[in-house]
Amino acid sequence: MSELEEEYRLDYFEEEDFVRKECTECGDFFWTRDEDRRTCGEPPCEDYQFIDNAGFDGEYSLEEMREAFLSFFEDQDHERIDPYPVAANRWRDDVLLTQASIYDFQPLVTSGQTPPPANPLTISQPCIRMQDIDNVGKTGRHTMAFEMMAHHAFNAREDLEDPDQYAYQGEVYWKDETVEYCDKFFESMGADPEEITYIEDPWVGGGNAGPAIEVIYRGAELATLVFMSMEQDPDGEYEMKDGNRYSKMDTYVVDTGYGLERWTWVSQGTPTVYEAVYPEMIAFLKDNAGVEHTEEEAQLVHRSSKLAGHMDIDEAEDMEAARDNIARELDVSTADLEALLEPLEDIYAIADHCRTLAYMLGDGIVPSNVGTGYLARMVLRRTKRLCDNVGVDAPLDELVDMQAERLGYENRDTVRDIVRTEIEKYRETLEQGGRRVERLAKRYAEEGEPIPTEELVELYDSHGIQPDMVEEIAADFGTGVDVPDDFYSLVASRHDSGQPFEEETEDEDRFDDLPATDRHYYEDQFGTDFEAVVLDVFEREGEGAGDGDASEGEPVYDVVLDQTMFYPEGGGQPADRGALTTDDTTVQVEDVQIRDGVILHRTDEPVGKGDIVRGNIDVERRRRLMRHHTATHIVIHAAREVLGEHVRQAGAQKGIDSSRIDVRHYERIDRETRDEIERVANEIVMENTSVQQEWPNRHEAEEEYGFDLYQGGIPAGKNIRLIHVAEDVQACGGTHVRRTGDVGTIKILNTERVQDGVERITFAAGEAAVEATQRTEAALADAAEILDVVPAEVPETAERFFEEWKARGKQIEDLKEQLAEARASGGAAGEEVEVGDATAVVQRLDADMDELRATANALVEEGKIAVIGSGADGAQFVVAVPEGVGVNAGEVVGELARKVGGGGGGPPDFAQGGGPDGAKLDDALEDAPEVLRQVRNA
RNA sequence: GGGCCCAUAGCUCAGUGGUAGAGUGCCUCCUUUGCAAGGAGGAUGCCCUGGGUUCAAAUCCCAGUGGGUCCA
Repeated sequence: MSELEEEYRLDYFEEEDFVRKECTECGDFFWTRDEDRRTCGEPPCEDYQFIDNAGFDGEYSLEEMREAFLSFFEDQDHERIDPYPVAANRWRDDVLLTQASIYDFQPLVTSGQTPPPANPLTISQPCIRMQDIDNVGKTGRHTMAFEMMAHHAFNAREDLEDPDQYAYQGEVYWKDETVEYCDKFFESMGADPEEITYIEDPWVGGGNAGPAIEVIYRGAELATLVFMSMEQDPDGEYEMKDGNRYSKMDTYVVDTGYGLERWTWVSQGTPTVYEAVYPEMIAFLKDNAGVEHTEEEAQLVHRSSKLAGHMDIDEAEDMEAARDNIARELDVSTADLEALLEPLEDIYAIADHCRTLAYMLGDGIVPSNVGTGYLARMVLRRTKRLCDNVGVDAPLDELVDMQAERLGYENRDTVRDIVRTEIEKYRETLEQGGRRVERLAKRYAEEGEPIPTEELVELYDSHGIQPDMVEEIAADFGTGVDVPDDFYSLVASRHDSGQPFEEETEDEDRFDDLPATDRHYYEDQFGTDFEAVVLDVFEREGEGAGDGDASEGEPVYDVVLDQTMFYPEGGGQPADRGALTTDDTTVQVEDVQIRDGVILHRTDEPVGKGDIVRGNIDVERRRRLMRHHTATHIVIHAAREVLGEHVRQAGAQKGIDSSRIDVRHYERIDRETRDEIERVANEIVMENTSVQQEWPNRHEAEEEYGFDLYQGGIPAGKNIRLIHVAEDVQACGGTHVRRTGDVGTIKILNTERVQDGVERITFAAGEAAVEATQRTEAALADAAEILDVVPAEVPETAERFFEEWKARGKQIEDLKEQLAEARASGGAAGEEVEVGDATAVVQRLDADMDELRATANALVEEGKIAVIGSGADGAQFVVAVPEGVGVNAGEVVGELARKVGGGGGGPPDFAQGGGPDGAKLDDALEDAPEVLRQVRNA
């Protein structure tokens, strides 16, 4: 079946007397030293062999196993690399979490654009796989958090014409050595070589593919050896199992994965992986939740775990069937077994989830409604529910801290703080949601109906309330709910709006022949004038940027020079403006962009190809941008100092008058905190330390400063540009002032929450800060002048005025009522008419609605029908009728309002209406008695 | 990044274009030895902000602000 069969005929297998066999169960091909072996050894073809029968020469803890692996490969000339964060989006933008060690080196290293930090290397990389979340705790082997131990080698073909096009050259090692290393490592652990099988299992993923080998020992898949060597290619010579065609690449990469938890588990032979990996935490949780077992029960649990381990229950739906089978085999009822196992499953899951949270929060993920923050929130809430469910009453921040401590994080106080804040938020959500459900349940219970599915979806989608919680509360109120099986797909269907399509701006290859422009804005960040040769000019139709001199529709020109000082838009810094001058003409530069190293100066008029031009940059604009750019570094540094180390940039935009940065933080920034950030920022300005740039090797830079360098994105290349501002170091391509003092001053203008967990800080630097302060002061001064007080007294005065204004409103209301009563009892102005047995008062009163209503009410109190008209704003009527009089006020108003070109209505005893035609008001009132009589007779 | 939901008395919330409500808390009085409680009366409000539609907007529409939630 394998088209890649040849790929697996390794010299190493030959030398070591391996034989290739076909599994009698699944038909896969595998390699073994055991002539008599029939199956590939992987469940379900075979059961776990290692439970109660540990596989190595000793028991290893997680830490011991990790060390054993890394030092083994160090002895084999691999360099040990520190693990990367679990938040993979800190160095790549296509994934959220690190799910394998190779993620650390995608896409720049695997494609050969940048060199690996070492070659070959070994690493134990923490990973998180959310897709396993439902299985955690239940199957005995799934964990959401795990470490993937690995050895990697990055190779490039040796027969290339231009080997230097890749960041690494030649072959380090390939398949034979990889299998040999794996074999040797097993040997070093005291495994029996006869029992190891190597299954042929081609690998496909993410546009790449290659032969791969699964390594099975005692029924457990302990390693996967992937030989990434092909890329998707419609004309490729290999067809892989995904149905696509692939061809060989110039680079080929050894990608291995050894599950640390699995190895630890096999070394101990415990029934579940959890007991091998977190024994202390599980003991603590059991004790805390009061889970105790008799000798007999403990035996049952043990045997059940063993059986569960054997079963192929990767899918949650299989769980119930598996549970039934296990119960039958143990000769107990499924219900009894579940009652015994469920608390344990919860405890296992809690331990795993806490480790997941420790990784996520320890690596600086802030809970939020977006991205990795959302995933962290989901895990946290799930963990909290599990704790409540099983009766663990230890605070969650303590549990997470237990794992964080073990994992060696130094920001544990912040992690605990985040957990506490999140738990508090969740508590509020639940409380609010609970009340909402109670109201609903009460309403539906009264109607004797169950809560409909639609409400259930709404509760979950808009309010985060799980259906089981609704079920519980509904039961308390004596009604039910209908939870459909496809509940979550119903929720999903509310979201299936059309995917926003990516706009592919296919850039013509017209720049391909042009050399990369010489950039002089780094070597002299203050240079503003230069000479250059025009290499080419491209005309673009009708793309005049509305903000420049060229109006829309006019043609614009992209001028390419051999060298420039113009800064192209990038890293949140807008492009420079300025002019290009030849002997004949001066053209305005309205925008500057960079494409594959070629800098385009967009101008309103053309210059001649081959001309020599003088360029000069709009100095004022550039200086303001530089101040703001340096200030941005200062502000984020100050924010980290004040808010904590977890603070990270989530976006930034520099400007002329103000700039903004978005930072990840788990709380709102209040005014006091904001003032503190501003104070620290200005302290850095006043220290007036120098601002330095350097171009170190990227891996050395990462080594020294960590991934916090990449606040504003990940640059490509062997060397990266670093900017040092006081103690802050960032990879940055922008232009900066020489010393922090050159920023002048920093004024924070505003903080707002752009998303949950993301705060936007808007600030101004230098002259822009002074201007902003002056604007604020002007507004205050104007307000003070209006109130006729000094500025300091504005708040107090404003409050007093506001209070007085409210009091007067109330007083006016009172007076209107009194006035209305007086009018009604005085019987003065109105014309009284008889309508059947009742008396009606028809009156014109040019006042507002409130007064009309009050007057009408007062007349009704006297037992009279009130018809009041006002010409204060168009024509308005109020008609009120005492109880027991057969006149419908709504109809009367409708009739009257029609006469003034409008409409009206209301209940039969009190109606309002009106129309725009005020001139006809008196006519309408004159007709009122007639209208009253008609309506009465109707 | 996208979708959805919410904003009304100190608090929790009703309110279907037509006179802003309930429960609780608050104030006063009464009953009671005290506590708990009960009875009677009273005050609660820029109905988040700004536009628009309408004779009329707490209510409908748009934008903003603040909060919540689901998904990728």
